[in-house]
Amino acid sequence: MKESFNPDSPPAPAALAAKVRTLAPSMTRSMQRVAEAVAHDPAGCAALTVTGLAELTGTSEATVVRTARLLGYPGYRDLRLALAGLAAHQQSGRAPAVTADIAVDDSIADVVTKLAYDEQQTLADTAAGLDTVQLGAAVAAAATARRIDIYGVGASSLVGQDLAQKLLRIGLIAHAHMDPHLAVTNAVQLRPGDVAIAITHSGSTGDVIEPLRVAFDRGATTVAITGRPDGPVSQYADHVLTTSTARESELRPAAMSSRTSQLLVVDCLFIGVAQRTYETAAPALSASYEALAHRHTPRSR
Amino acid sequence: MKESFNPDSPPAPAALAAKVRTLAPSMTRSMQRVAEAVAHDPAGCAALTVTGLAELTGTSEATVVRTARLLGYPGYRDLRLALAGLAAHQQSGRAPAVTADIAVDDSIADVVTKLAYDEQQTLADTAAGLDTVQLGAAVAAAATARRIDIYGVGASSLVGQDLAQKLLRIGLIAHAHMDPHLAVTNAVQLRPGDVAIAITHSGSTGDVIEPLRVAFDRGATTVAITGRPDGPVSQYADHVLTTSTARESELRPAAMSSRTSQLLVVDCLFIGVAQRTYETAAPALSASYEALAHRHTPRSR
DNA sequence: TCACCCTTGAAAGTTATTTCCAACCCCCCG
DNA sequence: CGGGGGGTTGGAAATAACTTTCAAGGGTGA
Repeated sequence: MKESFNPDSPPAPAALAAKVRTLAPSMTRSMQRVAEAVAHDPAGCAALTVTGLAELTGTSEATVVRTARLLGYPGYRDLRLALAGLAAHQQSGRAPAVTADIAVDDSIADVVTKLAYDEQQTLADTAAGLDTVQLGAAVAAAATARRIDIYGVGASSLVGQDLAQKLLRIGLIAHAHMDPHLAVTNAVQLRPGDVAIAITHSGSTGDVIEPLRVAFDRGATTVAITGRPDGPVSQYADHVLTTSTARESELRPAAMSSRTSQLLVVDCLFIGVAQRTYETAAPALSASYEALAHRHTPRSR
Repeated sequence: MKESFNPDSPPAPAALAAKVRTLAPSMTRSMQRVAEAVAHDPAGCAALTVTGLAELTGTSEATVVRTARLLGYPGYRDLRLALAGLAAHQQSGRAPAVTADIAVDDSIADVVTKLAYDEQQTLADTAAGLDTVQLGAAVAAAATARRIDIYGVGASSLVGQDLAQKLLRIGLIAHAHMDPHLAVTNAVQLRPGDVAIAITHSGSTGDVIEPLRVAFDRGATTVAITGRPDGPVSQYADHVLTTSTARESELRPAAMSSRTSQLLVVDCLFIGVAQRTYETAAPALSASYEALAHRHTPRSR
């Protein structure tokens, strides 16, 4: 995906709420109202005509259609159909008990429950929203890459390190760059056949975009892992992997759920690569286990 | 039969095939053809317009609409909507063999699904197994600590860094030590009122136990986050937080699920602390957001 | 402050659905 | 065996729904 601006070609089947959250920031005010209504009450909206939904949201038919388009459907008709499916779907699924936000006065037990639930939700959203074609392409590129450079700052830096650690373990040459300057310096060394991976939730982190741009210009295969597939970072990404944008609260910064989402994507990427390099990956993995063994003191049984 | 005849008021939700069988005898030949098509392939029919379905069944639009009426819907539009719901429903009913291990020849899509499921399972397990009393005690200690030192190596090091990053953000003095030697050196500085947190999945990582032991001896409050609460690390821990030990496979090393589990625990710890230091945490959080704002390039709308 | 571009809804245009109606077919009665 | 009669059918008109176009409004940066 180089210059294309359409987030995804196939209309999503069920990951609607996730998609709404992901795309919401790139929507105009009116469209956000429509998207919100749709996400809030899929079943109710499925019962409405274009005109009805337009009136409900205080917008026009045109805006409703535009929103449907943005969500990946050819028109409102198809969105409505998907909505009906979604409604039936969630009706069958039992009522989720924990929907409330985490509050300041929640008990510890509540925090654990809600947090675990939120994270699970984030995982489900991410899995549903992940474009497996893009992922497959990224995997293929990484599996045969001469070297893999990974860029991430702040919380995303840890995700990058995690990926680098694992790729190193299966014998690939991977490096997570935390210093933006060194990242750029190193990116210059890349060439076709190499892979550069940028991790940024916002999709607009300059310190991460810059090295990716350089890598892109040098002809390396570039991958962006971002929650904003429409952000600037995608400009320089051959493959864009979208992480989910979960609702955040005051106590639960976005970094928390984006990290979960990013880790899932990164893990999928890793396993994909491990599959494709199984011959070398498997022995490398067990070798690294053995190397660590003496670092563990005997168990007190 | 008059055009306005309506067999029953509530449009059936899902029992469509049954209704078709029940009503089939009372249908005319053409209508039976339509009903049969609908019952045979709900999903396919949902994708068709009146005209399309009429052509498919070799009948006319009028007949299709009549059939929809007979089945209890106001018109074809509504039948189609119900059909879409039904299709989604039975698609989800198709139980994905998600419990199976991730295999070398799994498709990318399978990997994503299975991995997300496994992670969700890990989260549920962790939440269920977490001792909220111990967690509460750890939170209380951390919230009032003069300084917080965190020890972790390997994959756990990233979790430690994550925790340190977040605690720093809300104005606490936290440091994640990655170098075992420096960790010990620093642990010597600890005293009562300080908190030391060791993160080790195996519970027997010497490089992590050693600094914790020192901290423990110095009188600091010590916390262990481990998957083996019976391991050596617990010896020197005032509070033990247990992470779950999910099944691992050849392609999915233990590090992956233990990391998920550790992160949940660490997040719970963080939110607990944030709750207890809300007065200072909230402003500190928003301040850190603003400080980063200029690092993001403007959005491409 | 002005020019520009993005956003928006009204209205026109297109497609889908529903209604109407005449032709047809089948069955039964004469 | 032939001629009604009632039910069945599809063509076509009418309506409703959806999509596209376009010009006015509003915000933003120079």
